[in-house]
Amino acid sequence: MLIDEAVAAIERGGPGSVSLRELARRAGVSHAAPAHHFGDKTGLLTAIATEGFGLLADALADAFTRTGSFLEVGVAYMGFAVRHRAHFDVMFRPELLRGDDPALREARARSARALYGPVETVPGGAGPAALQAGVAGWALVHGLATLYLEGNLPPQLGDDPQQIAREIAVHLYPSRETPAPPPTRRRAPASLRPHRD
Amino acid sequence: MLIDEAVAAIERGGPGSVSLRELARRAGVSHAAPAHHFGDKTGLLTAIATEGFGLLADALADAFTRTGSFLEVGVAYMGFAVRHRAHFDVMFRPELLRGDDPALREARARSARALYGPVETVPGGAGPAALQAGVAGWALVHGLATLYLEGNLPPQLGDDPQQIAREIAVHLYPSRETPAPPPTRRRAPASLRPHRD
DNA sequence: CAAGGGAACTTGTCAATGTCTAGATTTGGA
DNA sequence: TCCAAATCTAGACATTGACAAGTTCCCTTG
Repeated sequence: MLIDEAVAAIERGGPGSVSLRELARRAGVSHAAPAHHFGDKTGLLTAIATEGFGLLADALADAFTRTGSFLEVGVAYMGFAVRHRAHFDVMFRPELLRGDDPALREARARSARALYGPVETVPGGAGPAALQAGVAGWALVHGLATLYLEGNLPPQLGDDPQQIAREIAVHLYPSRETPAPPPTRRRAPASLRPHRD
Repeated sequence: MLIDEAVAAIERGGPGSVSLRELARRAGVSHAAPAHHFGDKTGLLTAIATEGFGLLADALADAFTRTGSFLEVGVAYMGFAVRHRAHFDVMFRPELLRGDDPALREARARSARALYGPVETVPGGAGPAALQAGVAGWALVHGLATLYLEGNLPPQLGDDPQQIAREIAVHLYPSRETPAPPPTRRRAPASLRPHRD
């Protein structure tokens, strides 16, 4: 599909490196065919972001139902960012997206529910303090993911992004959860390591 | 100066919206003059990022010598991101920069020292735990800044970015520091509120 | 079965941009 | 004064996003 080609291109060189004409060339269609489907380059990126928010919502919800752990939701956030780097690179860049697209809004809302939902399950998880706690967790893991993808984390942390997320995110509320201690620092599979820049 | 025009353009429409020819037009010079100075569009953005890392290092060091508070360094980080949004938008985008530029590397290192330095002043601030603590703080405030700039934070948090940073960042190590309680939630000056997207 | 309407796509075109090359002009120091 | 480097100009080229108009094909509807 066209979106998959675009995702692959973004994975290689970032959102700026995707060209509608290049995509058309690869797909063997005329230079204006992509624009016909998505209306616009912005439309194409919006479709990718929408897909990304859907995948993210799934990953977060799955992590919570599987482990019941707030911390593991954060770990899943990091896992998503690394596994779907192209989507992640586009999702939080408003100037590249059509922000009022209904599908995008809905996917984003779904992913926000999957993120904030777990916070509200803990006792007293409705007041402003709980909101702040949720934002703190989100900001921590979001920042960690972007810094990791850009290669800005100190190498002493190792190269397994999910383990990094576990070890760092536990500094929020250290009393509430204890990190699963890694039996031995294992090397992450190559598919989870950054390769760009 | 050319850089200032470029910064203004980025402030309006993001790094993608800056055009060497448009800058030349505004400066009243020929269309190829900017490229002559910076060699490249990448070179121009690299110069901006270098300037940004210098400003950031200054802001962080100043905050720490002024308050001695680790938390206030984070607040200063947020303040920098909002006040120098254009710089911030470029600094952490490796695909737009010439990563091996010596000036850039040095400015980045200086700003890293300003960020990690305060961590090492606390007792026992040398081991891997201190490194993790520093990364946690950085990730939290970095994620918070990017989310704020993109308009992704829930509006209930108010619209004073620095106060938001204080209230959220204190969730790290709540025992070690207590936030300066705001006498009354004041409205941030317009210059500190996001306006793009 | 025929008409028609719309979706998918093509072809052609335009303005804009980044980059390259070659030349001109200015400037500062030996 | 002279020369060389820095600064800038002018022109050209390939590429891109966007737009407009036309074409082909299929599915529905009368």
